[in-house]
Amino acid sequence: MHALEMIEVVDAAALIEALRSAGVQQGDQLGLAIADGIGAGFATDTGSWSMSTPHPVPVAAAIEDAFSPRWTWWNSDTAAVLVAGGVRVARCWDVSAAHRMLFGGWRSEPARVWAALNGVSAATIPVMGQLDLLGGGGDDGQPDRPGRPDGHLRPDWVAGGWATNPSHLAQWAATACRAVALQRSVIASLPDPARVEVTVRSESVAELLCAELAADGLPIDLAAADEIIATFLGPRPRHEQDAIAARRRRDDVVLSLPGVGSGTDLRNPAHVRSMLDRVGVDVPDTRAWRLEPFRATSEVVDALLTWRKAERIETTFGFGWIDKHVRDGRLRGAWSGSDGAAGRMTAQAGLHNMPADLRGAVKAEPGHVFVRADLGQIEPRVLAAVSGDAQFAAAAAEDDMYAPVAARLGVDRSVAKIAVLAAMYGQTSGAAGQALQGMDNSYPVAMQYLRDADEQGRAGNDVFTAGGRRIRMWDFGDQYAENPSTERSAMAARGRFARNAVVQGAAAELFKVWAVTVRARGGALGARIVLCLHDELLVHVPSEHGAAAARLLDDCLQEAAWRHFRSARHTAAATVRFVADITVIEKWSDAKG
DNA sequence: ATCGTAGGCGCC
DNA sequence: AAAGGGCGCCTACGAT
Repeated sequence: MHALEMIEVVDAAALIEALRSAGVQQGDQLGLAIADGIGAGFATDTGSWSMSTPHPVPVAAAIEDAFSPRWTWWNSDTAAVLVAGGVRVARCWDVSAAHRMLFGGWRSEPARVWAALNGVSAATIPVMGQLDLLGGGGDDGQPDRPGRPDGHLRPDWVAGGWATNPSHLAQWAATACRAVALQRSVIASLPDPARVEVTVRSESVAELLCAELAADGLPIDLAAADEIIATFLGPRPRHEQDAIAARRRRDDVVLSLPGVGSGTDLRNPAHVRSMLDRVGVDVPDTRAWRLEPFRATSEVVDALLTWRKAERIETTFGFGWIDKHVRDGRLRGAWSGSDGAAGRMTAQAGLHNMPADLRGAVKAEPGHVFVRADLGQIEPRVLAAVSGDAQFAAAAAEDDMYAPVAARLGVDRSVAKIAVLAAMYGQTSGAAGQALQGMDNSYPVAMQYLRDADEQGRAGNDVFTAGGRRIRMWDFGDQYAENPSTERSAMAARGRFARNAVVQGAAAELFKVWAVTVRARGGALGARIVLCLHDELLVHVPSEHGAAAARLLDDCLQEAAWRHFRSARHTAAATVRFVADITVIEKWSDAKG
């Protein structure tokens, strides 16, 4: 083991300086350890050091692990501070991310985490300024200790008291380490602890990746962006008056059509609906998919849908969007490692819902290329793996999984695809209904896996992804619960949600293992992930390493699949084939061809 | 003024 | 008989 230097205070600037002066490079493996749960010590192969300064961040100590020592912290705020300072550590245990996995839901601040680990209700978490005026025996512990006898953290510590002096910092760090120990004991009580712990680790590093994505941003060619936007809105307006005039011109195209009426507010769905009624188009709502059939026969509908498209660009993905989120040629937004539902990554600033039309503006910087890789048919393959359905897993041997499914069901490929998706989404109507019977006969194990999740969801019970994420059901479907007559709808909604979540969530887990593997292995090539899109990675890499990075992405996928599914209960899971479409490109829009 | 909801639409 | 999952972000609107 490495040399160990005890420290009392850890702060970002000093940490970064210390890491640099110790010769640590970005991506280096940092060997870390904790001594006696008090204070934090760390070292690298190149030397050890200590530090002390007044500006703290919630860096906890590190846990000792013979195979993979890693940083430990309460949440990714710490990672963000380190990344901002140019330091990227290899591994971490993110207490917040682990909490969301083990307990479900989205909220995971220290007070909530600590309460859960101590078996006390989050509803009783004390708040700042709450005084026990009635003298009812409120024992809030000792001011110089973060924990209270009742299992809660002291609110003054949570609100910033942890950072007031070196002793508090050390205790706060030690408390994070204690939280990890408690989380690991929770994990140890689960059916497959090794599996869950591995997932917690990849989910933790995914948070680290999120901090890096937020800092790095997505390369954007500003001129190209303006050009594309202009095809919808006209040239970039010079002033506010310009913008207003352009907007009026767009509105007038629709408003001047016969029967529309200049008083119609195109941005008010109720107005639009009655206007459509006047021109002979009777629809329950004005969604695009509902209006599309009328497009060929109604000039008004056609103009309205064209207007809607431009309006979407104007309001959400237009010049204002570029101006707000692009700096130094990079589009930046906040990232979250897992949503509150099934655990997919989320991103703000439009990074996850940028219209396909604008992808031509996503352009590699000079001397660089993108390597884009998207997983093929990830959800059915994951279903095969997590359910252990040998027949379904065998279908995954093909590049196109739907072909053998179609052959087995005796239906067209398009019907087979609909049937598979319908089973995973909980849809049983229409054309899918027929083929679903065939699915039940041909792939009973996979279908039973989905049915089990559905039944648990209907009953209001939590379900779990293969990696061990708890999917909370109790706060889902409330919108129906008020009315007893819609309880059936609520149950059905929970069933569909649960059915989909066990697949979508497991896919998200595999995706993140893949992503963090690419992150770990890509450093030597100068490869940086710049976008994660549920089943797609966009990697920015020096041009001369494009081909090598493409190979790396596939290698990492195979490694990720092996890591994630090797300990599965069913041997079938380990044999499921995962495929990625990988291309080296200069613009994101070059991808599909 | 600020907030939450609904309708709507973008992506997977 | 019918029953499609997730997210972010925009506008209008009603409630506070």
